Amino acid sequence: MSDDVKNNVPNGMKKRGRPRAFDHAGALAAATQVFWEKGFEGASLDDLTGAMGINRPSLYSAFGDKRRLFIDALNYYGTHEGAKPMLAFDAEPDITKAIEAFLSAALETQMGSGGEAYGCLLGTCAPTVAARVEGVAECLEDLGERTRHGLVERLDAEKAKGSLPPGFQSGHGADLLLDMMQCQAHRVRCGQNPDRLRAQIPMRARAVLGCRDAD
Amino acid sequence: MSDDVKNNVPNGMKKRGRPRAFDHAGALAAATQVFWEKGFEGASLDDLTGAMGINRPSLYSAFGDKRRLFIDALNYYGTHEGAKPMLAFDAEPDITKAIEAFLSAALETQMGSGGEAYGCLLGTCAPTVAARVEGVAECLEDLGERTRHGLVERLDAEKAKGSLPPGFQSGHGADLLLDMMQCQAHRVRCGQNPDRLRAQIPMRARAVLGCRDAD
DNA sequence: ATTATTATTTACTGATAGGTACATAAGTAG
DNA sequence: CTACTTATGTACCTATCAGTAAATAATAAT
Repeated sequence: MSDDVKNNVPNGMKKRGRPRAFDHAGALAAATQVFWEKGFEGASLDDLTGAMGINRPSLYSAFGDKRRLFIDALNYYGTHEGAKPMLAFDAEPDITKAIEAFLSAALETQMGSGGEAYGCLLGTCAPTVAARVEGVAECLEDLGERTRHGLVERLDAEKAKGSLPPGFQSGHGADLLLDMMQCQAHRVRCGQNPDRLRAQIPMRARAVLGCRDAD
Repeated sequence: MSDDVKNNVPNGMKKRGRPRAFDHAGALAAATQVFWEKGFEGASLDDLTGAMGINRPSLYSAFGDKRRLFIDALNYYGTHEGAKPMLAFDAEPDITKAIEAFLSAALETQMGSGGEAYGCLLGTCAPTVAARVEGVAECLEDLGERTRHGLVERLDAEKAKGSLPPGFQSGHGADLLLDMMQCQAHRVRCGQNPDRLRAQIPMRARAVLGCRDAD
């Protein structure tokens, strides 16, 4: 048996064959960016391979095909950029501020790191093809439900704590908050000035907190 | 120069040349439906001409090209299906019921006439290409602003009438209502059960009515 | 060193995309 | 009638689409 020391894998099974020359996660991040900007049909294989820095056969062997790469990109987005609002929400102990932080973080993400203003991959690009590209609707449902669950849990806990009224409807509040995030993305992608959105966040947070039983 | 007799027809103006063999508005309606279902890039010329019942040269001579046809379709949608929520809003004298009627009419439209559930052409398909297809962003801005203006006017009138509190912020309320319509479209297109959306309408109407100054 | 396995590169495939040339048909104008 | 104008149908254009075959390169196993 040959010396495994040079591969830093003493006993384990080192992969056979030629090693991959590109970073899988990095390539996926680049593809996600392209889909975010151009949508599923608008992103060509040349756009994708160009941004990912790989050739077509590498893309196909690593990701399957365009459809599966798109699904991977949705999940990648959902666990990176798309997860930031939830992180901001969890980090804020005051529920009102948490909701505002959720919307603020969403807006920052939607504006991109350099003013690109692509909105939300999950909110705009994916739904356009949800009914025609297999797996997209399920993926959206899954990612949305996950965030919703986190919101509902927190809202219920606040209710138990007494910082929200007993008649507060956590499910409706969570839905409304998710919708408000989605709407920001829509407006941002349509070119609306983010300052206007930013200014409305406190009022919208109050609208979410007003989700209680009718009297 | 020849006299006006050339273009002056005794009994009504008749166009010269072979008359058009298809209905312009009907063809545009068919194209709108295709774009609504498939988006801009997802709708091929074959899809479009097939649904419109015409050949390519007829499409190009009547509508210019795919891009201009898409813009025409956005405006057509905005003044037909897309105008229904506003009509329902205007027809209802009670402001609370008007807001609920607005959202209900939007939901019906988004569900299509036969359960297609394409959401909203303006809310989902158009924004995907807003930054890349010339004229789309302007068209969206224009159509949105028109609806918003109608909402704000009514809300201001209600405020003057006393059926809304003096601190009510009509602009924010209108924005929130438009956003809620857009969110319904998003959820519908993603395959969500419309009954759940229908059930939330009263609560959301109350959220809109709660857009007043903070205390 | 030889073999097996996997990744990369180049070049290519058939299909389809959006758009158009051209001949013909159908009307008006004189 | 002939001339002119506009629309239609067929057939075609070039560019690009998503996807792949085949040769080569780089690693591990023997």
